[in-house]
Amino acid sequence: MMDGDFKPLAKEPAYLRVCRAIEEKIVSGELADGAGLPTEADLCEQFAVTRSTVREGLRLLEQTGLVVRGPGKRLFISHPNTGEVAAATSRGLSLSGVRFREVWEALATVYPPAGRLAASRISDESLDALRAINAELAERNADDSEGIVAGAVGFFHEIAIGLENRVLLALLDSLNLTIEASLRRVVEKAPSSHPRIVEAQRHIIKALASGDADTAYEWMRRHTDDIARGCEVAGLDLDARVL
Amino acid sequence: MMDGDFKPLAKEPAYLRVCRAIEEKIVSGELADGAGLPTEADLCEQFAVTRSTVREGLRLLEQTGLVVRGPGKRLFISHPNTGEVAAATSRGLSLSGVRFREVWEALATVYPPAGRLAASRISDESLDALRAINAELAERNADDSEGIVAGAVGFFHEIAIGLENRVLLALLDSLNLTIEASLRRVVEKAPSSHPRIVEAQRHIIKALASGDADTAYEWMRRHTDDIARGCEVAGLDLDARVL
DNA sequence: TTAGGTTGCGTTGTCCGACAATCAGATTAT
DNA sequence: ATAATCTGATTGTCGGACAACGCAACCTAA
Repeated sequence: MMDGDFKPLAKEPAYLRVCRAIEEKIVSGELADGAGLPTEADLCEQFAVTRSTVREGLRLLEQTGLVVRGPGKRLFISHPNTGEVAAATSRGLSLSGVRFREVWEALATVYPPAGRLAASRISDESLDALRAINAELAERNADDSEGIVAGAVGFFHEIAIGLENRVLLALLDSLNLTIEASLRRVVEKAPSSHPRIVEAQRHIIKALASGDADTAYEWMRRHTDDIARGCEVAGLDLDARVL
Repeated sequence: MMDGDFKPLAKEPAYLRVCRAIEEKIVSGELADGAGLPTEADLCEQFAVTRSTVREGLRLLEQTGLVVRGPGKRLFISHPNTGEVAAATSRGLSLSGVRFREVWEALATVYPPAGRLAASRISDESLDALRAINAELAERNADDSEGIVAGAVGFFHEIAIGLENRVLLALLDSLNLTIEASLRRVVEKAPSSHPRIVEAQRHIIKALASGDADTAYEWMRRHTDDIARGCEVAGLDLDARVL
């Protein structure tokens, strides 16, 4: 029976090695952002595998956002910006079947402290952007649920930007995208939340403008609580999947 | 000039359609968690494409964590993917060249409120896990920086689990992975932080066990502040890239 | 000369067929 | 019954082939 059994020798499939090899070059900066990837035929030659194998490896990278499909065909390197990272995160979350309760709770947990932090550093440009969002939202018709959702999420997004912290931006934005799906369901069934959202945003903006961290925290808390409560008003089961 | 220009007609590649079709069946629950995926040959037949195309689509799914490779070969459905999601997020963050300041600030912003929330719901199992981590960390030698980092990050991770909220878990875990790289640099240069970390963990555990939200919040705040301060003690430039 | 269309080439998307390695279950020998 | 073995099914990889499409250079007509 064929003795001489050595270690398993980590025989990972070739398409995985291709994926990791390219990923490694991207992470190490050897392949600059925006540069075009070699053609599939080139990669075949370099890795000494067939095109099918190279392509499977490329598909893996594609999903992570490290490479993107150009307008034409060729693949380009893309150091994922926070937006793409956030999108990947939120997609994973929604696919895992999270429930409304989890989304609202996350919102209420992280945004009030974020508001407090924002009060100490938000720029005038961000404040103007927030005011613009608020003004536009105030003009919306109560039955324009899509617009209301966009205004509410856009407000959160702009605050995340105002923190001038890419780590927090990535975390909050992935939460924002997740919220978007949930919030749509709520706003459709509870249009009455519209004026409350507008008012809360006004108070938050005012607090941020005057650098009043505690007030910003407090109104952000009311705001997030209010959104969560809208779920009950809308008659949605908090334990239902957002999907 | 060939008139009659209709809509773009969304001609997305077949391997993408395969990916989405399977993804759809997974999220809709039609393919239950833990179940085995049909064989590639079956999928070929169902989608009326060749195996190469099916395989490319499967690779896309593979990276998202929606399907995993069993010990053997066959692919299995897997819903809980917060780990994969978090890994992708943190890798994206490190690629974008975040700085120590951003990481510590994110830590100090989100974990104290997470601690407050945890005090109201953490399970006895999670508490035991936290105590085990703390005990093990206390035994570590001061020069075992790798072990200290593992203990510190593991503590945060266990608290994230204790929140019983997958959205927060995904957010906090991606932060945890990002912290890990930063913390390693700090602990190596500032071994004096070891006993302080152990002590803070003890206080946090005690507060969580007694359901004292405010104390949990306060000690978590001290803990995160302390870690951030370690950066200065270690002589690291807060504005240096973590990478 | 320049605007506009045409032509080729390179690259990607998809298909086909084939084979070795390997895992799982059925079969056989002890 | 248990262990060793065989067999079929399934995946990983290969090689080649072709159509569709983008891009760029080229050519033609005003």
